Amino acid sequence: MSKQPDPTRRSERSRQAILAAARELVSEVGYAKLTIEAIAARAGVGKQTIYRWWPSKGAVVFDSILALSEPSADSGMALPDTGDIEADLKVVMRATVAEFADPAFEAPIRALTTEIINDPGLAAQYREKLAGPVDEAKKARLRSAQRAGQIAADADLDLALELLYAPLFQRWLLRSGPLTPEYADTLVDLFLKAMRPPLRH
Amino acid sequence: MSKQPDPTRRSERSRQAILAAARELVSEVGYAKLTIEAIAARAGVGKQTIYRWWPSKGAVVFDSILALSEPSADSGMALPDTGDIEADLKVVMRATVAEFADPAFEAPIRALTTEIINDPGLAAQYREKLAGPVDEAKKARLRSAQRAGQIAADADLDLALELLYAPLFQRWLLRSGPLTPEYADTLVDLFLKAMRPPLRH
Amino acid sequence: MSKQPDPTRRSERSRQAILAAARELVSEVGYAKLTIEAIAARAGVGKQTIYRWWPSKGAVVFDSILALSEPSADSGMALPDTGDIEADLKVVMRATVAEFADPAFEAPIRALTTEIINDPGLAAQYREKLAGPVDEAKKARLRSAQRAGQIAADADLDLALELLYAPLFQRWLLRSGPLTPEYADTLVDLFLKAMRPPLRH
Amino acid sequence: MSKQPDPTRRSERSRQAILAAARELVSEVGYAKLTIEAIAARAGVGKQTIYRWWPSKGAVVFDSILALSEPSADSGMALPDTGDIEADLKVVMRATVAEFADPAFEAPIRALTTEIINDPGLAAQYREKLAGPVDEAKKARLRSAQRAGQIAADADLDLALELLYAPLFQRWLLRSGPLTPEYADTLVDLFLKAMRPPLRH
DNA sequence: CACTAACCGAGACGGTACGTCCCGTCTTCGT
DNA sequence: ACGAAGACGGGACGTACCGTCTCGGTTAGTG
Repeated sequence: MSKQPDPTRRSERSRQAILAAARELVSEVGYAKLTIEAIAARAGVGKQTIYRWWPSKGAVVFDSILALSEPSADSGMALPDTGDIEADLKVVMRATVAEFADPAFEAPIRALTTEIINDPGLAAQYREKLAGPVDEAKKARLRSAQRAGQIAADADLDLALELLYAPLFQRWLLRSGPLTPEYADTLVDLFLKAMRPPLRH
Repeated sequence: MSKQPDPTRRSERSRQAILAAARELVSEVGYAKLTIEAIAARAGVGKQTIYRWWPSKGAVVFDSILALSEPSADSGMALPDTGDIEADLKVVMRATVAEFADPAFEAPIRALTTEIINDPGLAAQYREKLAGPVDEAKKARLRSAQRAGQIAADADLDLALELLYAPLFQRWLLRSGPLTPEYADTLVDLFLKAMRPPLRH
Repeated sequence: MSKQPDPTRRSERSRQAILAAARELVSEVGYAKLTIEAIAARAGVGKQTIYRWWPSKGAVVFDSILALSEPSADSGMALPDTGDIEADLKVVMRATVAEFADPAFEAPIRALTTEIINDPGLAAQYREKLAGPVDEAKKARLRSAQRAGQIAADADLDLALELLYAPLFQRWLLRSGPLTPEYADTLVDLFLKAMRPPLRH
Repeated sequence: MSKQPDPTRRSERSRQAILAAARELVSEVGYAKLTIEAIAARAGVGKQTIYRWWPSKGAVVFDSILALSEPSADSGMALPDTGDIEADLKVVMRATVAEFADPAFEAPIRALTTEIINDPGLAAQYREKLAGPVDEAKKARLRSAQRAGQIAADADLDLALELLYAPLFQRWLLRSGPLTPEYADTLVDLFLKAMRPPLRH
């Protein structure tokens, strides 16, 4: 029977200030050195106001990143579909490479990933709120390619996404190699070779 | 000009006690709640003895895992080579799946990965000391398959390893799906399809 | 521009617990072995609560002794005045001798003195808060004696107090000789001889 | 049956270096912040060499001050005796005032006093080695004055020294007033008044 | 239109851990 | 064998944050 705060009373001004402060501080000092006290101070907010609405530091950071992505999530979120799956995937993969190289994205995403690894709850939220919609858009494009006979009709699309993106993600996460547009292209080529439909005689 | 301790005077007894304590505590309380003080107390050691030889909590944990792997690293570290690359890879991949499922391995590896993500220095050490030897063994097996004409002779083997392992690693790291022997097999199948040498007429 | 804590929010309960713990611990282990950590633990208080309100160990001990004296300071604080300055001073000096011999007083006062010697700031506080009122009372009695023609009318009373008390204080502080009632009497006799008014014809 | 070090093997060079380092450091950082490690480092000596020959920090500092006084202690150590006790004492007292005002003397003496207060063993050593000879010289001068009928023949000379010096010492120790040549003179005047022999008719 | 309940900023509180300093002991090596 | 060097187990330091807990002071919505 614990006391739940009343969301209708919540100060939107404070919420925005907290998320903005969290975003800034993650970029400035990194996730590990980020503290609730610093967020509260930067946001001009009492600590209690943070503890009232978020259960953990990770949750705040997660929301702060989520808040960035939401506006674009409302809009279409569809991948290009020119009919040429290879060209379309290369465009998308090269864009992903560019995103990972952008320092403004890198710090928060790395922070978020760190937290997700050790918090299954956040991981679930991540898949639902952030990865989910994006993955759906990607799978929609692959389904279109299946219909066009460009990739195997019976392919497991979740697995397909892993095959395509996991090498890129791992190389970035562990810094185990350079992320270049050529690398993106090569991954697409290998992916298509693996997913190619069986030959008809 | 800074003062470095003299490694020849180092107490091997203390070193072992610290690494053992770190290993135990990571399993017991998890990496995030692991503290230097707890390691020192468990090891019966002064905190300064830890700070003297390791720059960070991450470095201690890294060494504690490294110490586990070293004995086996001395021995052969060769993968099975029956001539059947598909069968051999499936054995290895299934073993990897099993390893990731073992809670005794999972906790420290997850801890290590967390640390590696945010510490490029540790990441480099990881690649050199832990991943390196293993990857070399795997690439040796793939080279053997190249000689046997089972995979493309001009394939980039680092990339090949990423294609084969990254999906598995990512699924485990982000808990984005079940790790089963069948999954391991499927990855091998897709991998071989992608790496297959071009047909000669 | 530095951040001061707000005294109105101060916890009186904690303040009392800290002063009591400090008093007890000085008696138990002595001033040199007294630690802030032990005071905090005994008082059931966070260390920060001590550091927030006191600048040093010495200041805490000082306050803990001050707190003891304050209640009596409110009351009269007047010395006996029977008209016989010799008898009155001997009573007071013998009382001082007895006080110095009481182990319950000795430890904290010795601690306090140690700290005062090396901290001019504390020394000033000591004179204002502790020694000051007592000295005033003593000087009041001497002034009465001046009016009665028992000691020189033009005598410097601060100097007079030094002449009377310093030998006693020094013998106690340096343990350079026994503190007996007879010693007290002798000091009064010498003091009166030195302060006697000049003879009239 | 603990192992005693053999004094014949003792390195005089190290002993001197340690005492010099202690003297310097007391002046530089004060007694409270003085550490054995700093003394050892400054002296270019192992810590064990200090622990082998001295039981405590206080003992080292005591010896370091003692070493300064010893050369002069060997020589005469007699006070001036012009036959005029008042003039002679004023010279000596004014010299003491000047000594206390000298910062080079002040720091170590204050440190020494601090230690003596809390260590009865050191106090005894102090009286024997340092204060003793000086006091003897002073008492010799007073005895001469007794013979000359300038002070009471039956006066307790230890008490006399306290009466004369304690006010000065206390004022310096507690910083309770200015130390001036006039103050020294006044003390001598009062002292002589108190010690004056009884009138003969 | 007062009343009152909630959120809010602020920040003191009991704690835990930090990374550092120094203690006094012990060990190694060089002279 | 002593001395320099310094690693060791240990204890305390003073600081940074944790998450909880009052404090007034707004700020709604209700009676």
